[in-house]
Amino acid sequence: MSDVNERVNSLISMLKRRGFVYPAFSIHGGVAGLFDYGPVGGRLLRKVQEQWREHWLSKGNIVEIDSPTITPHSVLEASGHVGAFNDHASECGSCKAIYRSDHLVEQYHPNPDSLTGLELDELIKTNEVSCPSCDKKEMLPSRPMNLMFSTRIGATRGGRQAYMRPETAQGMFLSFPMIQRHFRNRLPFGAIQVGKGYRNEISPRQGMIRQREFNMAELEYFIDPEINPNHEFIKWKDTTFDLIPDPQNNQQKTVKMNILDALQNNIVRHPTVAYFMAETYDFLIGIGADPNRIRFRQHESDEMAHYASDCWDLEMLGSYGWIECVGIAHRGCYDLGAHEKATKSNELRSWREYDEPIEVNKTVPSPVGSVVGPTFRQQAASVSDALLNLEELPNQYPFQLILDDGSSVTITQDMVEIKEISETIRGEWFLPHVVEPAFGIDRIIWHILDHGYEITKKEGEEYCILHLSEHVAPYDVVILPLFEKDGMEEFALNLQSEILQLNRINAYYDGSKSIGRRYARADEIGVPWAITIDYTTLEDGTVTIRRRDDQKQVRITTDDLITLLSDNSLHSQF
RNA sequence: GCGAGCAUGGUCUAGAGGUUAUGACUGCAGGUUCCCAACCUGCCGACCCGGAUUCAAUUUCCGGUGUUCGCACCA
Repeated sequence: MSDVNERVNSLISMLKRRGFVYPAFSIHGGVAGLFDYGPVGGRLLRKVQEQWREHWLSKGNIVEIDSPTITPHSVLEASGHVGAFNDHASECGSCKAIYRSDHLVEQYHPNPDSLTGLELDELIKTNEVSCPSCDKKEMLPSRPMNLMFSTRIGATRGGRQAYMRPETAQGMFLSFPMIQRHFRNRLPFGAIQVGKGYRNEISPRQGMIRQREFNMAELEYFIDPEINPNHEFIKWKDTTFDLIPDPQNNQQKTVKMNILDALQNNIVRHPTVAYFMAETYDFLIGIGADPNRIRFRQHESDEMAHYASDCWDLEMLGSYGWIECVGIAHRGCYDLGAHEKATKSNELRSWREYDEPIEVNKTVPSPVGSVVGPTFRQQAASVSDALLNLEELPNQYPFQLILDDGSSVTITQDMVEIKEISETIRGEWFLPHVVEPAFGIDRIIWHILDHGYEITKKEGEEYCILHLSEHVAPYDVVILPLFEKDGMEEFALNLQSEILQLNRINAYYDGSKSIGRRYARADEIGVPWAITIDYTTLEDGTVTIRRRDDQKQVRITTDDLITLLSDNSLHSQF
């Protein structure tokens, strides 16, 4: 077994043993792609999510929403998911290989993705498509592979077709009218949502990396495409990012670049995309990811989802290689446009006021109702409409006017009055564009665990330390009486209750077995601070603070400890 | 979905067609110990599920489920 495998096995085994993450439903045999976060992992998940929320909510123009996971068919049809998730698969009758049906007929149809199963089968048959692997011409009828979990709304017969959401994003798009009202119609603004997403993967692999139900966190940031965004990049002037630009745009290799340079060289194509790339990087570093194991990869033009004009994946390097953990996509106006089209809603647009109002003077024909009415009777309304819609007035009367239904009528001069209209146009309605950073929380958690997991030697024995960031560590401190006697136990328990009163500080007590073993247990689940109560404590009220990452100790009073803990500044003592 | 391997306490593992199923680590209780998985005593705890063969199956066979690895899939 390779070293990498040994390391992964050791880590996975620890995660199960200590209650971080483990396969769900295992006493019933388990289900591939579903996991439990346990007593320790649950807290880690929650803290990562909280850090994520804080990161974006502190920008000021971003709000959080929460929408249902059960989503009606029409929503996902409008968004394109029903089509995109209903790919068809064809199996070779001879060698059993499976291919996406639309890939097989690419050369025979301009847009095979849009075809139904029957149409695909027909194309395969008439063109005698052969199996790419065994070359025989025995493709079996295609079958749909729907990657969305299907369900029905309504307990009785019938009901309405629905799916478990494959992403949280649609909730933000559908709440756009409410979010826009909240921000009093001033772009730019954003909305976030943290929650579960569901994809019925054909074959989940690689542990937490591909799950069927997973934690996502998405941000939709709405902007006016005609206003040049004003982002501050000074913060990252000394930060170098690893970028792999689209090969059609540039060379394939990783380039190390400042984000502003990347933007100015048009490698990153939009300032808001660049801004969110940098912010995303900051977030990950903040929760303890290794900066040297993060890179951005630009989607190639043909890989890019149909709606996106620029898309970057943030990839993290871990035991499974480089894994996509965040996707930052410029989705244009695709989503809002799609829902507008499907619903005819007029609430999905924003108002853009012109710098200068435009005065428009035009000459329009105005139907004279008293003549048109009696002349055309039932047809009068459509005649009036057709007249109003005329691009140009014929300069001779009478003329033939074509109506909507195709018929034509004769218009005489007395039916039309020419009016001079002057109109002031102050602005226009438009579909905002959206930049979407979408985070795979479980993948990120896997990588901070992976990055933080260190196997070292101590006195010749294997020793494991989980270097979790203090911002996400499930426990902040552990309280250890050197021995459970002579009053040390009581002192420790009292100190623990006192610490637990502090906001957001989680402490646990461990009094069993030798002090060394208890340090080891705490190091293994990444507790940053260990507080030890010894005989000196009983004399003068001081305790020792041990720092996980280097095992250094200092002695301070419990009063100082409480102050430093609540300020989150214990580091100042080292 | 296909093919191959694997499936034993919380974790890692040994094992044979046969009566109390190994061992290590962890955990728990006690003892000892003035700060880094020490030591001593004791304890808790397992053969993935279903069917077949057999006097007897955790062990053999078949199916399912899970898992690992390849192929395919991953908007």
